[in-house]
Amino acid sequence: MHRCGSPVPSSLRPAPSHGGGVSETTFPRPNPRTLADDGDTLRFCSTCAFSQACLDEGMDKRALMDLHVLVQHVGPLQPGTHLFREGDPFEAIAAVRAGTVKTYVVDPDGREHVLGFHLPGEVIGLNGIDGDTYPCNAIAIDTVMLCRFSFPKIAVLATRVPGIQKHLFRLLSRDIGRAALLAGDWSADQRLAAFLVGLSRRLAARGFSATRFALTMPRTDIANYLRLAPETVSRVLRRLQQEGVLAVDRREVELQDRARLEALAAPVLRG
Amino acid sequence: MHRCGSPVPSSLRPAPSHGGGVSETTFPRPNPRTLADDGDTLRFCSTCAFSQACLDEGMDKRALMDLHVLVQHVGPLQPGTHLFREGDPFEAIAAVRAGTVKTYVVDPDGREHVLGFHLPGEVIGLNGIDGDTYPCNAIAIDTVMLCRFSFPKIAVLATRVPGIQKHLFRLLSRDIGRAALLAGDWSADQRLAAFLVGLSRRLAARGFSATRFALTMPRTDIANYLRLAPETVSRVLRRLQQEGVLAVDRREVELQDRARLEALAAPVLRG
DNA sequence: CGAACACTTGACAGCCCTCAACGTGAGTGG
DNA sequence: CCACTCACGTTGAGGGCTGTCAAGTGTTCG
Repeated sequence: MHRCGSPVPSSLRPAPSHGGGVSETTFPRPNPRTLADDGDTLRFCSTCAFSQACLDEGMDKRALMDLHVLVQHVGPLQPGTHLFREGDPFEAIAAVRAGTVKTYVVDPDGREHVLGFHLPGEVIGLNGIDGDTYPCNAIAIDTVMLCRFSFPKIAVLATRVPGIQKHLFRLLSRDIGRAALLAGDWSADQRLAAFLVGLSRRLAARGFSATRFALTMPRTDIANYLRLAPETVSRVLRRLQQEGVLAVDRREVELQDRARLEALAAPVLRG
Repeated sequence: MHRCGSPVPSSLRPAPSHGGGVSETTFPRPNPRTLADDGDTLRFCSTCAFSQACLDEGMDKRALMDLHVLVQHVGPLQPGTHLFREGDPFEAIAAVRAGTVKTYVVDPDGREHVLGFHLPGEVIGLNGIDGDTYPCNAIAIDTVMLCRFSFPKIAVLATRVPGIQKHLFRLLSRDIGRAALLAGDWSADQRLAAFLVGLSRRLAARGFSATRFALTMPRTDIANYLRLAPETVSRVLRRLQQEGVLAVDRREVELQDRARLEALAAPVLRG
């Protein structure tokens, strides 16, 4: 339960703007190589968190071009790289394109509280909109690729494109519910089951196996996310394995009795 | 820790539209009497959660009129009245004008989880934006007055008035952070201290005494909000009283050693 | 006055945290 | 190739915080 942020200096803070004329610098500087790889304007980022918004709303070419110009591809970022730190000026949100991002805060006692793990297609930084600085840290757990959106700019775009506005509202609203999920007083088993089931669902929605996947984060991070001691995480995993619910080998997990896991997780995930 | 929603039938569900031609019916029908009491168009609701947005953005008369037409005054609602229930179609958000609103869910085991208490000036229903139904119940704890906003309509207005959009984004973002606050693994003392300090601050911001106020909700609700047993709430309050930190008489509270309370609450409230 | 309810108080137990030690795998340098 | 280091993970023993169960008190209201 004691875990501080990595002492990695990181390449996160302001960097001079490059060719595009952009000046946002909280996130690492966009990679010119990936900036130019968009062959197809209409499907430039099929895994993007906003692509569905575009399709849903029958977004016209002009609006899509606006969004296209707005996005900045960032990365690849090495594990341990901070995307932003608590107190950094809030300027942008970002969609994860590849890898896993961990958001966390460190309390006065030095204990780390993990707010969430963000998989490809998910958006980070939304909790920074209220206030002019990020209220938490964000760090790459493995190799991460991002789509960065200047928030002032996407907000302006949202006034012209209702589909964008609606999508932003939904993303924000969704995070409120997500934050409340694990807030309940659940048992260690329920919390761990909910974590695994949630992970499985999110991975499946992105085309990965729902029954066999790798945990990209160490046990300590899982523990700090679920408000458990790392030892408890270890013990619960062992017991679930003995009961034939799942198989664990280091960071590889296989869900064997999904029904039982779902039953455990149901109260937490609300059905 | 066992507490279900009141069996009160409530007057919440759809009602025929009245004179105004509005058809939103999830919230109780607006009271025609209070609908017409706005003598001053430019300051029709000084305690409204949106009034600051208007002032901040130098909103023009036209925009303010739009907001004025949009708002529906609801109430007074008697204690125990549901504003909406989980599963009701999402159509509107509302700002509390007077009284206290409790939002909660009931899990499969019948345990009630209180998501929050909402004081005058605060907004409820934001977590319903994602999805077409409310994900929780909302009930009046005491006599409640509301300003109701059709969400589709205020969303349209937000595209024309950037100040409204910005304000909505901030309200949503703020709720994400608020939901994460109590999610940590804090001691009963820390949680109760954070609850009292938070309440004190919010009341003070609305012109009430910061050191002496009434708890509008029963111990059970406080317990379900803080994820504690009612007995624990009782015990902690007694101990804090013995230590001279506060004085409690039924639902009346007086904060006597604010420094100590703030110190206890600091890790939870993040400074 | 009696019933219902909110709240309090006490005894006890259980879950999970803490502390400590050990095991394991990856990377490193000899 | 092997010893070493170090981070990560596992396992065991013990204890504390808080939930559960039970009973009692005080207040409100019919």
